[in-house]
Amino acid sequence: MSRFYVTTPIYYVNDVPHLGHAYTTITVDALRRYHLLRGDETRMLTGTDEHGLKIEREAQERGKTPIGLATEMSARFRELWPKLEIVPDDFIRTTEKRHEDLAQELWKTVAAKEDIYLDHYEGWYCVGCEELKTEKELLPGNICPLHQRPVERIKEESYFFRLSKYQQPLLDLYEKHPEFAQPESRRNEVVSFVRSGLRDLSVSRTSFKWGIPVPGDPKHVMYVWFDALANYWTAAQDTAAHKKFWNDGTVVHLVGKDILRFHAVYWPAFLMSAGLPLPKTVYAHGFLTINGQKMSKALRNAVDPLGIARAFGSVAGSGEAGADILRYQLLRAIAFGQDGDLDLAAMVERYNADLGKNLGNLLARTLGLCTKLTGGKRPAAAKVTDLESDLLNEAKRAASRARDEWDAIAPHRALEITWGLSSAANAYVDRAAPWAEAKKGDQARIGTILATLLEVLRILSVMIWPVLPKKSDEMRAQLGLSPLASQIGRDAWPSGAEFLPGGGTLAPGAPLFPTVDEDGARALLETLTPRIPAEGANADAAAPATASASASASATASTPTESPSSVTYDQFAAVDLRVGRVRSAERVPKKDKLLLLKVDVGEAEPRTIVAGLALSFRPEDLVGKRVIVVANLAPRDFGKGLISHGMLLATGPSEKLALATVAAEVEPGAKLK
RNA sequence: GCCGGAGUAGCUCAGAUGGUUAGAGCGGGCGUUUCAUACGCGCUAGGUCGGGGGUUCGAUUCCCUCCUCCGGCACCA
Repeated sequence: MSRFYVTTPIYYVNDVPHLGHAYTTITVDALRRYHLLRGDETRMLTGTDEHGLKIEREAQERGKTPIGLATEMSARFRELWPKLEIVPDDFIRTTEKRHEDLAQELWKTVAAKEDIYLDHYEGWYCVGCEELKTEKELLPGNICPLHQRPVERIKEESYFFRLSKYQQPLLDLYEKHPEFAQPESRRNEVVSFVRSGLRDLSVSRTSFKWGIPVPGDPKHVMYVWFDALANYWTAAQDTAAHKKFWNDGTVVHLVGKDILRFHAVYWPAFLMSAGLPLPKTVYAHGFLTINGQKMSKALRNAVDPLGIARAFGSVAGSGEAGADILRYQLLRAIAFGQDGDLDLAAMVERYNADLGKNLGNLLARTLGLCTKLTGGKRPAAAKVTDLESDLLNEAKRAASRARDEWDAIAPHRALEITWGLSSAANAYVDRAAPWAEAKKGDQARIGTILATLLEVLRILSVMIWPVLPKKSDEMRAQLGLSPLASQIGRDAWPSGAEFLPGGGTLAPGAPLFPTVDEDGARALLETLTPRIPAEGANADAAAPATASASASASATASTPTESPSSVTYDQFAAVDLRVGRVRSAERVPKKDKLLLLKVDVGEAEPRTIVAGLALSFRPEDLVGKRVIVVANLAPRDFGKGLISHGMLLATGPSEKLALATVAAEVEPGAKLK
């Protein structure tokens, strides 16, 4: 028994919740539930990250205040979680006063250690863009590519955190506590990153306002990571009881692999500086694909977690059941820590096999036997034979091994072991053959067999609770047991057989996991198959008009749209767009994406154009193609004498580009207007 | 191109600090029971453990090299 504090990252409010968010949060919730069962004092935190230039801009574009936009988006997350059976103990927003005050306090503490200092970083500033440009973004001669005017060399004032000072302490931490950064392969990356040298970290900005003011210097706001990372600590400072979680508890952060560095390097450095205890473990999980496809905004109907859950639930008897099923699939099918794929067809198969035929049917056949052979009452156990003790030993061993896997944050293994027990129980039914005993009229033997099965089912109902809470309740109701209730200090994880006295009433009900037949599976796959919305069409309107699509509509409405600021006609007319014909194309050595093209645009000599097309086209396929060329774009130097004199218009992701062209047979050089 | 990870049965993956017949689940095939959601149980997969080379008495497991795939980074005006 101990104190367990587990967190998700706080989610940035520029996006609606998708399957990736749900995956992390479901995992954290399952861990939370597991520790509740163990009798631990348990706390789960999630929330939203709401500051930053992106939100400030987006709010402006949409005619909202930053806080208005953030509040609206934050609510999406907060409201989604309970529908997936996720019950956070706290939900923090970085715009809340409790966070802002304490983040400033943390800043002051670190500053008092002289770990924060004021300096400048230099950069190229484009007045038109109102932002700093990196050298790489600029055209030769330090020209802003967007505004075609020279950028200015400016110094922006910034506070810096003395990260370099913590290089050795961090290396010592990884050495002494290898469990701090997990999985191991990721830890190695972190270690080599730190070993390669740490530079001080810029932790404030003056270029935007939407953030937490720096104490004592309000023209600065804290830059993203100082503000965001602090949430884990600020959320646990409101009461003495909560403070104990940080000061005297096991703190575990689950994060995506993309943000491990911030959590395993910057965050412990901040905490070391502030003299605060460090988390025990930062565990990075992998990325999810759906049906083998990367998640993207274009697929957002398909990656809406509630949509998937409800659609699945509806073919499996009730929409409400879907959350449990999705939770099971995500935690069972994906090796935690590795990248994974949510394959919908495989999800149906696994549902039928594991949940329906294995566990669901075990419950149904056991209760059916009780109805027939013991009058629907819970039988008392008499003398157990080797068959029973083998199974009960197996149950004890499975519970113990699954517990170890949960402790190691390996839910996929814990579930594998749990289902191994269910399989063993099915095999036991056949060996013990209570129906054969019934013919012999051996009531005591029947009682023992059925009591053994009921006990194993009870154990299973506990072991599945972290992942399948609703189904656990349902299962227990049929077994005549009350829903699980946790109690601090009482370890409810199964440790061995505890035969209940005979006589209690059993309540067989509807199948726990009704099998999905082929028609159901087909309907489900049709509903959920990712579909790229038609060009220019509203994505929601283009989604298939099915029950689940409409169920998910509320969670996918008004996604931010990109509305480019308008240009005047004169500005537009200044762009020289021409039809060109590709004369030749070849790959550029050592540049995976680039092709070197010679394009005839009606001039004496073909233009040399370097374009990022190599992921989508083979050079030979481009030769002869009619393309649209921006002919008066400033030349761009790619190094080694490679200079591009123009740009081709195209659309799509870089690995699936479509080139713009004209429908009619037009001669090279023709101008577009 | 650089840095990671991975390439094992139809599919998803596990595993061995080098050693008699390389494992699991799902799917497939055969058999079988009848309590159950036509569900369970038993048997069954003849896989060069990505290719090549090396070390060794012996490698799929160690070393080198090559290939392929997946991430990340860079290039992508």
